[in-house]
Amino acid sequence: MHDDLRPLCERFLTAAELLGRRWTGIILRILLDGPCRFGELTERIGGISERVLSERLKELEAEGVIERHVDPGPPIRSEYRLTEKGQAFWKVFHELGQWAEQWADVKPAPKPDVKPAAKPASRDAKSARAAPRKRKTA
Amino acid sequence: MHDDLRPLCERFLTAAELLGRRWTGIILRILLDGPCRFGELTERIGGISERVLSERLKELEAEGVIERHVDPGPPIRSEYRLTEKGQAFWKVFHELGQWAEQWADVKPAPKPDVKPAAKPASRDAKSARAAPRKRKTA
DNA sequence: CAAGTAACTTCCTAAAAGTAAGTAGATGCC
DNA sequence: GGCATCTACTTACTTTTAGGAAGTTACTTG
Repeated sequence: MHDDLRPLCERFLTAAELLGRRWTGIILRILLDGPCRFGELTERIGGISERVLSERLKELEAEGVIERHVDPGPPIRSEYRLTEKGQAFWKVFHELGQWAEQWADVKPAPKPDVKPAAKPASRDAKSARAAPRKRKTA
Repeated sequence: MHDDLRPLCERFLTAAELLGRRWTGIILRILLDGPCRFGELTERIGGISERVLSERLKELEAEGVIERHVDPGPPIRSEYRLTEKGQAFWKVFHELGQWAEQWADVKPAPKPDVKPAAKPASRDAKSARAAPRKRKTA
């Protein structure tokens, strides 16, 4: 099908877990546009709590993906920026952006046979799931 | 810096949220290797609970990224496979794999001035964080 | 010196994820 | 025929993680 992405190895799992934590993707995406301060990140992300932002930033720093710089110019500000390791995510986000442009949120697929009106209840949700083996064998 | 990924738009957020849920990345990555049944997924993912796997699969199905097929050949099995929308994630995972190969889990960066032995405590953790503005002005 | 700001942290509640056991249909074994 | 087994989930309950709001520290400004 597409044969150059086989290794479901530990490294990949690490990467997937990193991106699999809520907000990390958006944080990295914003930092790819350039360094950003705490408050600025809070605003630009929109919806994240300061508690969690602080947590995520510390995690990302511990993982060596971002760095924290304190600029002591009298107004004193701290800012977060990507390390080389973080910058290397660029391509991932580029491809994710491409995917998003083509597929995100628009109608499920070019050949939808289910009506794309209501997203949930893709199969009764309640009834047909626990007992899907309806076949009475004949 | 790299200028073709500006739109931090809604579509991108959708995509980031999709990948930002725990396990979705790994699930999609496995399905990129081909269709898979429930139990098989449980095993190959390793560590996910059936409750959450079931939940994730339903979410992904509702988002049109995967499809569920029930094969009623007497041993009866259901299998999950990517839709076209899901297949389109291939490039994202390819890049993520590349990143992982080069950066994941190996030493933080080519220029570490902090000893790379212990990951946590990147700055005392407790003491220096709440009061980072140490400058006595003069 | 009171008020304001930036960057966090602490506390307390709400929403996910983990654990384990249960359900439902179809066999297989004796 | 009855019981154990398998697959694919669901339900009930606990733990972890996220959210909301207010507090803290070091300054700056009026």
